Amino acid sequence: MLTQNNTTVATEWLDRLKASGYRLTDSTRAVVQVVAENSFALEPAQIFISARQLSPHLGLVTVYRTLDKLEETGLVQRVHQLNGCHAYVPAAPGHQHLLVCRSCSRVEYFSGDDLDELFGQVGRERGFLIQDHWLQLYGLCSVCQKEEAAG
Amino acid sequence: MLTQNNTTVATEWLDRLKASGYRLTDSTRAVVQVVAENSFALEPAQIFISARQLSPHLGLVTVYRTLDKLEETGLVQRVHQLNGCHAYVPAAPGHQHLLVCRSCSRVEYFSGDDLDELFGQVGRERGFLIQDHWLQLYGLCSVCQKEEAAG
DNA sequence: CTCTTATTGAAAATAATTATCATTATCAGT
DNA sequence: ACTGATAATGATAATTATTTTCAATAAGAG
Repeated sequence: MLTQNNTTVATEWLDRLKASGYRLTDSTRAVVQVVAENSFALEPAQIFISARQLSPHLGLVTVYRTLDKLEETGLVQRVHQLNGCHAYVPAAPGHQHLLVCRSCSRVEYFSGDDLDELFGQVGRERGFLIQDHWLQLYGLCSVCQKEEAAG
Repeated sequence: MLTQNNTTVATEWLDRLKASGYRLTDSTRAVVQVVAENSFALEPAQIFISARQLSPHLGLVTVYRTLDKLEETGLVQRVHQLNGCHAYVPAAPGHQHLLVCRSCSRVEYFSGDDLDELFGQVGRERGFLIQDHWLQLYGLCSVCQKEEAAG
């Protein structure tokens, strides 16, 4: 019953989950539907509220479990914010970084390919072997800038 | 009784706290002593264990409260790690970024002054007003690289 | 030395996440 | 389609992390 509403991204995610050996259920489909088609950083409780409208018997526990699977499969990633680090967004394709709106938590992606070399250099200077990096920009998206100027 | 052991950094922190209107107590001094003189990312529970050796009646609640004050005053900052974002290190002077060892959680600092312009550019392209950014590099420090090669 | 009031620690309350477990439902192999 | 092994589910309980409450203490200005 969720099937007809599935858009391309959500069905892709479901295929990926299935390919990873997970079974697909209505609960899974509801959570995927909510997170995959979304450009805001969402916390488990928010996802729960939205997804339960698509699958009324859904439990919060299943949201946590599904997020684990999605993270495991590389389909979502955590967003680190000032008020905590428990929100999720669709994982950036390739190695991209996040732009997060402080007001509405909208997320956009950008690539910083040219940064890798710089970071490696920084590591070498300090005897560190750099394995990964983590970069986020915070600010106001265009929508919230207008709101702020108006209100 | 903690006074004789205080090194320069810790006393500086205490002065800063006092200047901000906070009263200084043995509990405060113990927490400051532990965190200020340290180059590893420490969680509240770890700080509690160490600091209680300096001030035996110290309660865990006071560690949380002191960390809040220290963060408020800009003396410590949070470290975001894969397993959570509840560890603290001395705040980087100026606007610096962190290099975190994944094995021992040792932290070093580096400045990326030249990055600000790049980030502003990224924001402009997407209509974002960039207000802040957050960058951490993860890897292995020199000590842990050797250990790994040996073990 | 005194007084005001910030700070403390113990205990309780809250919030967030994880484990337990009997039941249900997916889907591979007929 | 049918069946069986077993992954997934949701309710409940347990655990962990953090915050609140509150009476007692102690810092530090005057």
